[in-house]
Amino acid sequence: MIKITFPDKSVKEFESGITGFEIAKGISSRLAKEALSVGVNGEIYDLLRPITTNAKIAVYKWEDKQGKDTFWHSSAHLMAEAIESFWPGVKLWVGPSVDSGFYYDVDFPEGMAITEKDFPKIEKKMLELAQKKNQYIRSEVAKEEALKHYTEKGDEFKVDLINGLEDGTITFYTQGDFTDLCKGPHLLDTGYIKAIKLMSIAGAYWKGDENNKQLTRVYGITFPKKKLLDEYLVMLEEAKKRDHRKIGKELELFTFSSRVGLGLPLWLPKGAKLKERLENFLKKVQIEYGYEPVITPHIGLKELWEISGHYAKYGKDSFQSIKTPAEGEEFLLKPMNCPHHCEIYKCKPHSYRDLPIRYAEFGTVYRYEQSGELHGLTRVRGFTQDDAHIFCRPDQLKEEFIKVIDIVLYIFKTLDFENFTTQISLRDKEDKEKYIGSDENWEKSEQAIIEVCEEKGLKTTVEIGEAAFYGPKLDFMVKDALGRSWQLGTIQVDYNLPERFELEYTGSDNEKHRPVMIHRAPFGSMERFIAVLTEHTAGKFPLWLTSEQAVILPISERFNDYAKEVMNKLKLTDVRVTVDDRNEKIGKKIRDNEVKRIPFMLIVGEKEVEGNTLSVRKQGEGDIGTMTIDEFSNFINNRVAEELK
RNA sequence: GCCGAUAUAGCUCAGUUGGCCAGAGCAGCUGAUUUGUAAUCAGCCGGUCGGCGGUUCGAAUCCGUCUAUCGGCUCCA
Repeated sequence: MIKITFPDKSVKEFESGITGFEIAKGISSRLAKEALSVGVNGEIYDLLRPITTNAKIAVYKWEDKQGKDTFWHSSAHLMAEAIESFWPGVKLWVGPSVDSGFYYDVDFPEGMAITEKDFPKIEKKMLELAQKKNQYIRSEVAKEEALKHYTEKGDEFKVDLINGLEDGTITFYTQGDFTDLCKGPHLLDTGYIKAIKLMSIAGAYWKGDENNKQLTRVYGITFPKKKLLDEYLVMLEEAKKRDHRKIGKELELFTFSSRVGLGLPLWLPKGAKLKERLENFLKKVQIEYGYEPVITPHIGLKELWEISGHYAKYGKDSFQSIKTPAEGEEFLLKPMNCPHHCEIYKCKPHSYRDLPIRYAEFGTVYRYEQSGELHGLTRVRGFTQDDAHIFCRPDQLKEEFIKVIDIVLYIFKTLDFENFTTQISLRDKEDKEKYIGSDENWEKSEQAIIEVCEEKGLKTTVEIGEAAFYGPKLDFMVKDALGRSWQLGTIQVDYNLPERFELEYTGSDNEKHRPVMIHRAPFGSMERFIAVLTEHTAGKFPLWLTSEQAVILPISERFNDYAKEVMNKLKLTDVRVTVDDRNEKIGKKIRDNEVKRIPFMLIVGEKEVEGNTLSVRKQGEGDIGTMTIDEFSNFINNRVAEELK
């Protein structure tokens, strides 16, 4: 007998070899019907895989991430089966589930290819196969046998996979006529899969290494009900409407020009005002936190980055140097502001009493991103960092780091970013060539970040090998409308640049000491932040931030003078307002300004002129009543104050 | 940079198997209308059909190439 512990902590005894399916059935027939896989001591099992030890179990359904993973992984096998039936001779690499759906990496033989035109026939075939309710059958295979099988088949991919596995852990899964090396788990049978949509084709390097052969990656998604697929497709359409590239165009925030160059955003007046307002917001916060503004040029001598180590690492994949008439003189466009700030620090001697020193600058930097990598405002070649460098004593590091976290959290709270995640990026100790600086300093900085996050109670994930080459970092990530994750705020601890630039301060012991440096950018980049904010708000920016808070709509041209009078009065009280004095009907003006997402519309006609009032209409909601000019002005300014609290 | 798809007016899109001067709606301009809570009417303007080269009597349409965009991969100081 074995002991099974349920999620509610209750314990029951079963015969050894009982399956998740039987346990679920014992609870209710409905649960058995909905169950997709079962968690056994943290591992995910097929429903029919015997459980032979005492275990904590959890039954996973579609609603659970693990359930979806099982569902989509089985779907990947189903797709592979369909693809193999049309293109015999294809070699399969891996087919995992992803956030929404699954993919399979496939190597098509020379001269064979799949296109999106093939999707309908593959989907149809998959549905046919699904309806056969073929069972997914697990079998354990000896390593030698597995190797032999795939060597004979000439499948170098699977041979490579198996070589990386230990004997005794190798399993195959078979459904219908299709067998694949796989550790599972899988659904009971293909019949669970009711709705199928192949999404796209992409190239993907084998093992993620760009020196390797490129395989064809086919993305798809499946559902246990047709209705769920329809809903998903509607959701995708909705998400597209929030795309910052689309809204940016509609609201005239920014544009690009192929003549100016790829990835170099041009801010239009409305976007520029928004960006400026956002910068002023942070400037104000930074003053409270003791930052001091500095301004540095957009270029610097090449030597500057040779000292920092950036040139050795990124020089040849970057914008190339700017030459001057002087022999041998070379400048680089600055890819970051740190070296300039280090030089500012060095302009005079510092006492331990001066520290921490916090230099802040909205610095525009240029990085030559690969062309295929550019993406709207989220990945560009020229962007403004809300950068600052904090030079502090080692004993101040923690406190300073915490203060930076507070700034980031304050910003996220003010802008309603609730669903952010935080990631600690550490170096990969196995791959020391990628990093500069001593082990001791790395240990110190990594430890500092981990401790601080613990103290602040941040829920973090730790990624090994994701650190910057000069130090570990803490990143704040937010998802865009389509669920793609973007890094916004970043905080980095750096012992290396102070070393390289020989930064010093005089301690209380009258000896020279090396300061620690914190790089930080709460927004990350203004461009990316505005992109993500645009998608987050669907272009309905908060009142304090938006360029036009209200627009006055005269009923007819007869009321244009009154409208202008109102506008001037409101402007005196810092309300950002314009007049729509076009010769159009009121319905048309309302519609146009609704589409422009102006938060408030102020309608003025006969009644308003007589009563010296405004009819206020809220964007997306409709008429909210009559106010005097003063009342409206207070209304707006109170709301702005509330938002910025 | 790599794989795949796409490229028609400022924007969103039609354009059948190659065949008359390449179309529509919105935006813009002109005029009429003077309007009460999501589109008033009429007229006009606007395009080397992404660039270049080829096939053809004839190319937006077929082929090649370059560029850009989109979806991924790799990368992201």
